[in-house]
Amino acid sequence: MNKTEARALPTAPPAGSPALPVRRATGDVRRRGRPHGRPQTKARILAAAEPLFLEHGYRATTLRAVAAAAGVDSALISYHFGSKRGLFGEVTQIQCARALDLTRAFTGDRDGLAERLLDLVTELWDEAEVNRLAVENEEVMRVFREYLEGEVLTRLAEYLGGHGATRRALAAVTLIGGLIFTRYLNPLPLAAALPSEEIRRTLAPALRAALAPTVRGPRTARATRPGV
Amino acid sequence: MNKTEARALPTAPPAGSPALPVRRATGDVRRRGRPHGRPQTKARILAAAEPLFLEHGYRATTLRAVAAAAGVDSALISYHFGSKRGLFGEVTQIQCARALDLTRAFTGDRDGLAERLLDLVTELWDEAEVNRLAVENEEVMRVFREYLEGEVLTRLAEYLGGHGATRRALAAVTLIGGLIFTRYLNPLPLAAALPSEEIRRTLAPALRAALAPTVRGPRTARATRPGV
DNA sequence: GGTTTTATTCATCACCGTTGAATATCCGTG
DNA sequence: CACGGATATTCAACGGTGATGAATAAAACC
Repeated sequence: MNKTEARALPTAPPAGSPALPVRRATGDVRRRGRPHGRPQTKARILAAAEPLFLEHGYRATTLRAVAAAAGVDSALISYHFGSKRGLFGEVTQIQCARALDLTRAFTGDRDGLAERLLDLVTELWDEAEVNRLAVENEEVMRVFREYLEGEVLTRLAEYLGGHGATRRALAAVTLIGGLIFTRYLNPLPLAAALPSEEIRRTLAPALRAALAPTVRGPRTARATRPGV
Repeated sequence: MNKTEARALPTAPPAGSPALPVRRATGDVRRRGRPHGRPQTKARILAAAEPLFLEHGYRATTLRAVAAAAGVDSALISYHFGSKRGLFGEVTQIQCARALDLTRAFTGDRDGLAERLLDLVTELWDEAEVNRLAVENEEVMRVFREYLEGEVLTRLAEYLGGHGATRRALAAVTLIGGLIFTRYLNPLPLAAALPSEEIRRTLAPALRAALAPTVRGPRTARATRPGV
């Protein structure tokens, strides 16, 4: 696909003196061995990797391209992060921490919970950049899974309480997961184009119903008791 | 990871006479050039590729392994399918056609639609095998996206009709997409463990609310007019 | 029967992620 | 201060990947 764009390593002139040190564009000569001072290489690699992963995705981002962007040898990535997965893991851990905190929605009255949840999710994910790189990598999927189950579902069930709290939380997580999936991870044009107020209007009834206490008896009326 | 399992190509003895034809385990000698009869090679490749993709996923399935399983040269895959993507595309097209037909849910009365949809989705996906290979490949994600938007959403909006039909269909698609996502594509343990009757019980209220006509005026009653 | 088209094998390509060896600096201990 | 690991870096290579072009043989066509 876009191979030509990400290609930046001419693999060095094969002939000539073999052990001649590479002269970078900046003019400094990279020698073997530990360099002087504290070059903060690990951070530089992370900073170089992040936009590349976001732009081209996991697969199409090569370690050699990251190394070139960071101005270091590609072997340093394996040295510092163990593997390409390891590097990606650290990058996405940064990314995810930014966008996965729903605590704000859990403070407030029970009645506005549905709207608060929807608004917060759209707000956080609209400006998060996890979107691109998420679907293709199973590490991200694992993080997201544990987030949905461990963070959202559990805390929601606690917040709700009462009869069938876990079931109601699961219904809500299904809807919220569906929102994130169809709007960010694998965006349907129609869902991605809607402004967040429209999202709230569209999904609030369903989310309210998901959160509402389930009827116990065989055929009770549809009254929603606010307490439990 | 499981490299040792899928490795089956000793890359041939490098020495010896160079153009000596390879002798297969079956005893037949593969010569160059077009073979006799109609070996149905394309179908054999597809049949060999399907279980490998399902077992090991897209990434870990190598063209050489598929070729070895099919008993042909690996270059034949590029010849017949263009690329690895092309092969994967044909395999998943078969897979998807099996599990993505919701017509059955759209025949019947409007009242039981929610339950019919939920039951059909769980029934189809429980026995479908798209699960494994789905998340990691963007081709599958594209198919799934077009399916959700083009097939489910459009037909649902037609079926519903009336005011805000598209909006209600979008809410339903969000929930159904969330179900497929959290139960099959990236299964949460809790959602995947539930039997389908529980799924119906859990999600039916939310899906009903999503499908229900939205109120027009500032504070109309919650009466559901069946026609429009 | 001769020509073109199609199907196959083989050798090879560029590139990928990873690893081992060589090397140079840092840092703690004497 | 001397010195000896520990650490950080470059370089060269390895095995494996998907793809491609040349050689070749059967089929299909006229």
